Amino acid sequence: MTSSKKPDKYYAILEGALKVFAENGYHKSQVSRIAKEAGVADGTIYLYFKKKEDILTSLFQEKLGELVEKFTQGLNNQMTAKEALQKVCEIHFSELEGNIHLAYVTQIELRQSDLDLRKEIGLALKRYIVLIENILEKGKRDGSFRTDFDVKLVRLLIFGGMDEVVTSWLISGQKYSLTAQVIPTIDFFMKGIES
Amino acid sequence: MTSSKKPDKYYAILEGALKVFAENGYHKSQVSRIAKEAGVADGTIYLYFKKKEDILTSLFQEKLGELVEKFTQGLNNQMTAKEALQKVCEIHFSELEGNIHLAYVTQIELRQSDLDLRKEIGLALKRYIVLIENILEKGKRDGSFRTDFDVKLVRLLIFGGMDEVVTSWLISGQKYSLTAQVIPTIDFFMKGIES
Amino acid sequence: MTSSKKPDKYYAILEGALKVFAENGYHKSQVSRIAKEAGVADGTIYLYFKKKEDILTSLFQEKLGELVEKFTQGLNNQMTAKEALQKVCEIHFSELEGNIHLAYVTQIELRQSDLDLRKEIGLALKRYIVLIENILEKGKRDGSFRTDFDVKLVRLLIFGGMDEVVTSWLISGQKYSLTAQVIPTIDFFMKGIES
Amino acid sequence: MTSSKKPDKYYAILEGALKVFAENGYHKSQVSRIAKEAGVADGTIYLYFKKKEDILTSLFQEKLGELVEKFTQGLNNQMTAKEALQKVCEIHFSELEGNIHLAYVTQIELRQSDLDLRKEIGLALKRYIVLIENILEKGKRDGSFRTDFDVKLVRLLIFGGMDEVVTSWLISGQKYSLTAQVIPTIDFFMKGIES
DNA sequence: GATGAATGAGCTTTCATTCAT
DNA sequence: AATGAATGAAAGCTCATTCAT
Repeated sequence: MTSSKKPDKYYAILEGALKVFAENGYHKSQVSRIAKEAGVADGTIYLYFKKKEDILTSLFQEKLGELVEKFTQGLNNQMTAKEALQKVCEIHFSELEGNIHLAYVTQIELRQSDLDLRKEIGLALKRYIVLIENILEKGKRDGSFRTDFDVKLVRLLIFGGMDEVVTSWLISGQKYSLTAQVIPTIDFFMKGIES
Repeated sequence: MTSSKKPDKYYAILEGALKVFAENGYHKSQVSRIAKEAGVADGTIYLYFKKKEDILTSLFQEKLGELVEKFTQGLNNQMTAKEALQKVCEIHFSELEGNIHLAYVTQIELRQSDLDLRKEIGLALKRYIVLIENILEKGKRDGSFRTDFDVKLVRLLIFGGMDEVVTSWLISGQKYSLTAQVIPTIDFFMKGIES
Repeated sequence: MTSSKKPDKYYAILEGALKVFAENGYHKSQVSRIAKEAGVADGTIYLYFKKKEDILTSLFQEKLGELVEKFTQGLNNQMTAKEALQKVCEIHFSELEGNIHLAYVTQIELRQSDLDLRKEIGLALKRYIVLIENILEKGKRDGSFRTDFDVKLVRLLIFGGMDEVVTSWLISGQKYSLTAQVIPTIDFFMKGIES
Repeated sequence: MTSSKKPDKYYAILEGALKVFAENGYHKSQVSRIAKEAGVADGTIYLYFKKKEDILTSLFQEKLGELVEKFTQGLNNQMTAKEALQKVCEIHFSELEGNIHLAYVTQIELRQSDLDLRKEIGLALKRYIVLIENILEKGKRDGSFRTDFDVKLVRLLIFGGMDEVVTSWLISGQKYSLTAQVIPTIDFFMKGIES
């Protein structure tokens, strides 16, 4: 049972792009390099993607889709809001730690885009953001979270914090365990730093 | 008594670049456009900068230097750690809110760089990061902050959170006040979300 | 049955380059001029040649190859050494007299190159030089030539002499017949000037 | 008693150019490099030379003038024609062997010029060529040389032969003694190769 | 659908030359 | 006369995209 509606070459190109982008960065990656990596002709790329930039955005949307699916699978209603938040952070960190190419692309290459692309990315991230919002609101409702914070602001602070931790780990050369940061990160989100 | 050692044209080019980068993004900005904006000949750029990328990094370092100076001026030892942290957030948000070109360049264009450049940027950011670290450590010492959190992790979470808030505000089209987010942001950093 | 392994465009570009180089000189010939002359796009040049200089060296090697083939066809073992030498001079002079573009490129443009390129050219000339050496050695063996001269020196003196005669004829504006110089030239090589 | 009518800087620039041209070749030598080598400002060059090419031709003419003077000094009427020819070859080889920078410029860089410049060089070489012609004619008159050769052709063959020997020695990396070639060279010119 | 040769617009960078001081 | 900062034209080369096969 396969759920993929797109032809194999579509995914082959995306996987090639993932590798090439991760190695060279978006702007330094030639379409012909991606084609070679994917085992197709240069022209074939343009049967599946309108322009080079489309490869980048499609890559992101596919990968994000996979991630969101993993988040959805990883969460369930029995969990407390805190547990859910921790699960989200766990998946976020471990998925990127386990797929270094993907980490490069999401943390570095995907930022190499102009404002329009950034907006599109923001749109694609929406589902993930909403997921965090839902957790925050659930926590508010069941009394495990404070009720006097702005959900939209805090979801940015939480996402931004995690994002920075991943980027910093990546740039440092992955010298330490990223997943080991899950517990202290959630601890900060829950209690802050005030004594 | 002027502290600027560099010739006027150096700064003219940087200002031109700031505007052009903000409008078009780094990769879509031609050197000749920057030259025209700065009121110099194309070749003149190369008397002051080795290559195009150098304009971007120099721009960043100059602007960051100005910011750090503003942080330094804005802080004093009478402040509590919390007040200092709030001041940092205030300056961070208000400076970028007050200089939309700079905001574009720092939040969008500067990310358009490969890993090596990102490392260089990380290095330049060090002074700002250290400033946040110092505040955290001061808070730990004087008892106003908890002592059981990792300074290096929390500084990333704080910086990343603020950074994401700025980027989100920018991408949204600056539809709301960025400085209005200072108090709730600091509130989150201090108390977290746990009830 | 065609012996040419290279695509037509390869030769079209070389012929275009031959014309453009002869008219303007190597350094004053733009790649785009050559492309137009060859009836291809600028970029096509770079599918067949790595860089501009490669066009010059390839041109030289192709043309020299043709020349050497003509030398080989023109010579046979029945000839005396003197007849062979005369034949070489005849072909050398007549080929260049009959192809003024080629003459310009070999005598003028090809010298417009730095030491490294000159070495490469020297290497390519090797086959021609060897051919002269073989004639000299044959003459020594069969007794028609003296045996007390240095083959390697004399081949330089002979080649240099012919080369200078061609260049001089070219610079003078081809006001006289180059092939008419064959007999007196060979006469000098054979007998010298001593009475 | 100084015979130089030109200011010191004129010669300083020429000496700088000699060094820089020899090291990098004409086309790869920047005017600013020559200025620095000569210890003058870039603009100063243009007080003494109209354009870059003028430096090359002036250099050649000055140096050739010195050479011709040396030839004139080295020759005297007591010499036989053969002795004179040998002296010319001796000076030609030894001067270039003793001044490697000059050798590079005359044998390699000076050839890097278009047809117009080549004509000008030919004109400047005239005095040297005439000198060889005079020797040939003297030999014809006094009976030491044959009378049935064309002076204009033979002077080319002699000059071209010597020139090629020098270039070959230079390109080979000066691995052997150039002056050691004087005797066998003259021997070839006098007797040819016929047994 | 697939190919890959061909295209040609586009841009950074160099450097000979100028000219205000 | 001397300077050297400034100029800006010029061109080699790349590479995303097309299209005939």
